[in-house]
Amino acid sequence: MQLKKQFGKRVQQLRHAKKITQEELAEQVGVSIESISNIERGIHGPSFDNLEKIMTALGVPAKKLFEFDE
Amino acid sequence: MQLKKQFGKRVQQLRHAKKITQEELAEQVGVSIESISNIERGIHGPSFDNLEKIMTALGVPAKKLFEFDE
DNA sequence: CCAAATACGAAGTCTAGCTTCGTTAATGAC
DNA sequence: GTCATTAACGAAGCTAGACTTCGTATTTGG
Repeated sequence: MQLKKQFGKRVQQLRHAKKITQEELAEQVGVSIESISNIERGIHGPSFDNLEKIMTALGVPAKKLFEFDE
Repeated sequence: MQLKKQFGKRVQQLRHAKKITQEELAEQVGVSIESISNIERGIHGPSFDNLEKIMTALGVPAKKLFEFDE
């Protein structure tokens, strides 16, 4: 509930840091751009398999995706 | 692929540290004992909603669940 | 040895992650 | 102030995989 939103914001932060678009991230992860949009807005979280691909695409270990600065 | 196994082992570590059984964890998360068993063995990962409940049940922040040693 | 805890298979259910289509609204470059 | 790119958002349907139940090993610790 809370977690999906925090996670989404974190993905967006790291994506901006990497200076890539949602579309580019979507391609690398292998999902649609809408799915990335939904993840970043906290509509839904990624599957575990896609979580792993997001890590790889953003070039960060899993724990970095769950480090929220409040 | 890799992530689910690492995550499963981490859950087991933290569950042992809390000295609770799979059954007790299952109750608190609201899933069956087999589901916890499958998660710990890396058969499948939890949904994002259940990930949040696992955090709560184990009393750790999300990032702790993704801190794998070595 | 015994009991509790966990692993494991198979087979089926169901949720939520994901898709496509379509529209609107920011953002920013020129 | 227009144009193109990026991203937000809805709705409606599909589908993978998360989850269940049943049943039987196997492991662990007392």
